[in-house]
Amino acid sequence: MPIERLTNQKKAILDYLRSTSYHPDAYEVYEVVKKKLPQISLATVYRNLDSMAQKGLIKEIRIKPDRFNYDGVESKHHHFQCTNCGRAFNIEGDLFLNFEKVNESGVVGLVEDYDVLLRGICLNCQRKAKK
Amino acid sequence: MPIERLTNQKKAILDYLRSTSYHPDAYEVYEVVKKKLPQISLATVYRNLDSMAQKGLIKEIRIKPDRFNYDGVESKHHHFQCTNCGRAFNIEGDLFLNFEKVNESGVVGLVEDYDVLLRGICLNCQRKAKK
DNA sequence: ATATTTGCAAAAGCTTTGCAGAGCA
DNA sequence: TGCTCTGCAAAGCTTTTGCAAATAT
Repeated sequence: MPIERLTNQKKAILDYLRSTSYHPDAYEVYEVVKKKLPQISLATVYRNLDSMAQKGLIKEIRIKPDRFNYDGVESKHHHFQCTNCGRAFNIEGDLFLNFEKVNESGVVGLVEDYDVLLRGICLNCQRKAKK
Repeated sequence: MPIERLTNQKKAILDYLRSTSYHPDAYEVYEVVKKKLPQISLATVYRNLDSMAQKGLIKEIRIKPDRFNYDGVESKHHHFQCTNCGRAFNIEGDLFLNFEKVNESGVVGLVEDYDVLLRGICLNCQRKAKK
């Protein structure tokens, strides 16, 4: 892995991801960053998203089934995805998993981390349904 | 959506997925099913995996980052993925999340389901590391 | 100065789709 | 028999890669 060099492109990408709890895909990041840096290429966005994810600066999550979505929120959180509108919301904080069952399973050596994806109907969609 | 018709191809695909807790990708399903039905095409495998997933007969999960993996185990379970070898194991049963935090988030209307992905070092890899 | 990073374009790889023929009900 | 499903091939899309020029340190 090559040595790190801080470029405007990297700054712009990370700034955007830190500033939003929307979970854009690579192309959406490209479109936003392009406003500041009109000459940036999609390949650069992909390359930097990939390296940032490897360093743990951001996370790759799956919202749309056929591509990566990126999450730059630094605090620990999980996700709730609305099965109606498809949007993914952050659930701040830990969810305090009950590990007893996990250890009973016998396949786990050492759990270092976990992600939870909740699914259901978000408040927005519930409100609309009641009208 | 067209009416369902049970073909040998569908049977073979579902039989295979029901019989294993390995989580094959589409091509791996194709290779296995091809042994019984040598003339089957990869497109048919994709089409049927997709329709079965939509019907809830199987689940699409993400193990390898760049493709779908398929899970045909019917009982409720979650997944543990080894960060060393990449294999995904099933954790049978529910994990009884503490939902208090979830309701505090303010975005959740009704949680219908959730999936947990645990990450860590599996027993196999732990054993190898100790040698 | 010089090694990393970028932009461009092309390639790669997974998945989907159009269509004619095959096969289930 | 009628309509769905399959197989084949080609297309579609996201993501990766090669390379020369640009840039950070």
